[in-house]
Amino acid sequence: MISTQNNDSDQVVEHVISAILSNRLNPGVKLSEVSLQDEFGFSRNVVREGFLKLVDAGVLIHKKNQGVHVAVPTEEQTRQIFQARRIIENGIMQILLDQCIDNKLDIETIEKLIEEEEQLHRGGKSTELTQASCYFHLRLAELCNNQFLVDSLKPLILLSTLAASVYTNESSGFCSYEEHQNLFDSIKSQDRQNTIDAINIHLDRCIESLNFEIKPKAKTNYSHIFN
Amino acid sequence: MISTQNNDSDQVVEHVISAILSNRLNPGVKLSEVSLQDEFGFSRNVVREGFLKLVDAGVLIHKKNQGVHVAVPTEEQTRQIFQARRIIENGIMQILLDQCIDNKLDIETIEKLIEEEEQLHRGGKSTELTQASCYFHLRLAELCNNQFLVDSLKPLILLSTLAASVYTNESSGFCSYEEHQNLFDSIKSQDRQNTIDAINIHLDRCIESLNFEIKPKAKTNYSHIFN
DNA sequence: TAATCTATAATTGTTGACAATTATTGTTGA
DNA sequence: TCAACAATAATTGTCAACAATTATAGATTA
Repeated sequence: MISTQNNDSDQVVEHVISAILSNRLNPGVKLSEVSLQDEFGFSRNVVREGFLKLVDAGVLIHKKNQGVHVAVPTEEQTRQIFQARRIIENGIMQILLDQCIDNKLDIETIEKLIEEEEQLHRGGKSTELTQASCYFHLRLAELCNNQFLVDSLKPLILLSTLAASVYTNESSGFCSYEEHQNLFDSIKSQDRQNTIDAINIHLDRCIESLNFEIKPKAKTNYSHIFN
Repeated sequence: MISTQNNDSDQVVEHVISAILSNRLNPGVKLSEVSLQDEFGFSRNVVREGFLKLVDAGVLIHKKNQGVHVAVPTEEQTRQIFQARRIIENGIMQILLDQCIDNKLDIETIEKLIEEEEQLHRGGKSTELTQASCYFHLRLAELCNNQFLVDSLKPLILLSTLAASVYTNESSGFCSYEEHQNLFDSIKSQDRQNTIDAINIHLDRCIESLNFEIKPKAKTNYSHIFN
């Protein structure tokens, strides 16, 4: 479970997550305890605790005496990630459809998200668009009012972003807002088969857009990514 | 990073998980750091780290200055847990079916699990049967060769066990081995609709067997549950 | 120049002490 | 007997110091 802001260490978690989603923090980059300590004024213990949570979620990788690195998903892992996403997000679509049929779907929220993506796309802001795309998927999960679904999906979304960062030359086309629009239209028209097809095609396109021939770059240290 | 001996804190995690699955550790029970430290000889840090992981998974609940307690799922949480399980385990069934069709399903493993459950049932060993039932669901997830699915399902299974412990008078009938047998038969006969029906009926029966009128008991301290 | 080795610096891992908070026990008084 | 309060004990939270390990930079040699 990655979220919640009860603790200082959760702030560390949120900072790292935000940095990953916005492509400021790339796969393989090493995070040292001291650097985050200095940038935010957290104590080392707090930073360690935050790291542990992210390691638990698979977003960071820990090696003994070598600290933590941002995960670099392998091809196999990426396929597993998208297999799991397909399962969970299919379920999410069913729930949203049920909500729509019962007139309980928060349509406005989704419309806003898509509009936001559209503007970012038109403005050519590709990194912000990537972040918004991921957020779209997470937000749909949150609309289900099921914490466990969100908790299951969140690490998968983060790892998808990392995979995209590794296996694309331009991440702009990774997760298209037009397909989000299609998905939303299918939900609104309450067509179950169409909706399921839409999410599956969307996820298939995401993974098909990846080029696994690209080899992960050497690991680098980060320098003042936050702030 | 947080512990060189990641193994040690994972041992703490495993001990707690095993204690929950076998009904030695009940919902609401407080776990103190010192007690586990004494029983296993782990350092306090290691125990804290293990607790943190379990808190992250939602299995333990942490309150500031009051340590950790075993989670007591509410009715609402329990419904969310089973909604999430339905989604994930439906997906697992699809994967196992595909494996079966491709002649890649490890049928022997599943047969052994069911046989084991049958013996425990005949022997009247209800707590062991509960543990075996949960293990059955987890084992099916593992057969999918997808770590992310296992990671998503595992906390849900643990929380299901806790919910059963709270909302039943006798936990024996919670998760029946006959339905596991039915499920397995459906998979083997490669009947997709039957299989999906079987898992959904099974999960529905699980939650229907719960009596949410039962109010959680007062929280107690534990005393030498492990060992 | 490139490679190897060595000394130094930096980072992580571990422990224990102490502060802050909560829980427990014992006492008093009506 | 019971409730309220005070003193004590137990538990958790935090931090800093030190040990262990790894990374870096410099020197040496071919």
